[in-house]
Amino acid sequence: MPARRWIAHLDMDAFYASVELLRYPELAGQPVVIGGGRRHQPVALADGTHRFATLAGYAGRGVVTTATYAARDHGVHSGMGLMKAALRAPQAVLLPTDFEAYRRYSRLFKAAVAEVAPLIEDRGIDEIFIDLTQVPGAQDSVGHDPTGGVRAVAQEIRNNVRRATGLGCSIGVTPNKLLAKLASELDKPDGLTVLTAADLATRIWPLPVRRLNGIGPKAGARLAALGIATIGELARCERGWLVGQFGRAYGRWLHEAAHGIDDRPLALHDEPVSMSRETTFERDLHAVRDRAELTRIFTALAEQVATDLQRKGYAGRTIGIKLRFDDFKTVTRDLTLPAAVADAAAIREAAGRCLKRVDLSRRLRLLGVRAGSLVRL
DNA sequence: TCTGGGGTCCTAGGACCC
DNA sequence: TCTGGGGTCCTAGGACCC
Repeated sequence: MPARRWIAHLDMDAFYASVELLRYPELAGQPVVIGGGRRHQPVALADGTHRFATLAGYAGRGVVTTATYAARDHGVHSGMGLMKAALRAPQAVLLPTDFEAYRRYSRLFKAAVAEVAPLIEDRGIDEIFIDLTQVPGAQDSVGHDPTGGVRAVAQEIRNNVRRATGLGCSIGVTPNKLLAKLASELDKPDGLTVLTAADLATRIWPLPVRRLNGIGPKAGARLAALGIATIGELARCERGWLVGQFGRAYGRWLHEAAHGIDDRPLALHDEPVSMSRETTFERDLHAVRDRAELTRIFTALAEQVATDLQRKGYAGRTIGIKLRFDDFKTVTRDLTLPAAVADAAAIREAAGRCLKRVDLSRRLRLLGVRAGSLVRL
């Protein structure tokens, strides 16, 4: 009898906020929002506690990176502008992001998982896919439940993560990545959901189409306009009709996804495709009137990209820039060089040539520099 | 949802080559 | 010189994800 394929998706619960709570336990249960710049550093008081900034009166262009569940109860969610979040939860504590700390905990939780199940696909700082198929015990039945063994393995992973980090996570275990990603969200936070193909109609089909990884705002709106709200409604659409509406590749994918079909293997080793740095200005800048400041920022971005490349041992043959204007229109320009480069001067020079190809009459709100077509040094 | 920063992948046209 | 077809690279934009 062939082994049943078991893929887990593990998602850390409110990751950044939870890391901050380890540092500031007095904030437990309170609405806390992570985001914005450096200016909101807590101040340590003589009695060992801290004075925190709150959202009230926030002025700037920052967005919410993460919010605790208490803050989410006020309608605050990630991606929301901090100005808007301040209107909804002015009393919420505002903390600056500390990626250094989050990366440290990220390494810790991934190592804790690897002790139980070493086949891991990295999906960023706070989530991973794990292949449980060959993990000892995963194929065992418990009583009459054929999923009992894999459930125990997933529980062991959760215990290990908590022991190593003090943090909670949610896990979905299913036959493939697409369903696992969906399943990990079904019982958040601190959830463990195991689904088989037999659960598709009852557990997956009632969900809105937007929950499928790969259906974003645009496709979601188009489906809504066609009267398709749930994954089950999508599953009832004919494949040929979806292809007619959405094109060959995406139409086929929509049909398969709605039926829970996904054969993608885990990407166990991934090479970076590009590295970039970008920044949104505190106020919009004009190419002529703010020339000196723009030049300084542009050069600094090129230097940061060069530092990132060198630190990780890569060089890029395609150098590009990204500009966002005050009307939010975004343009990119890039240039492929005869040979890959990793030094700041070469990147700055190529990026400068890209910049010459852009009409700069509007004011800018964002500038970015990118290196692509990477090669290992 | 007046909207940060770091990514990936796809599409499509034109250049260029065989 | 023309026509035809296919393949790859380059560039720009867009959708989507964390």
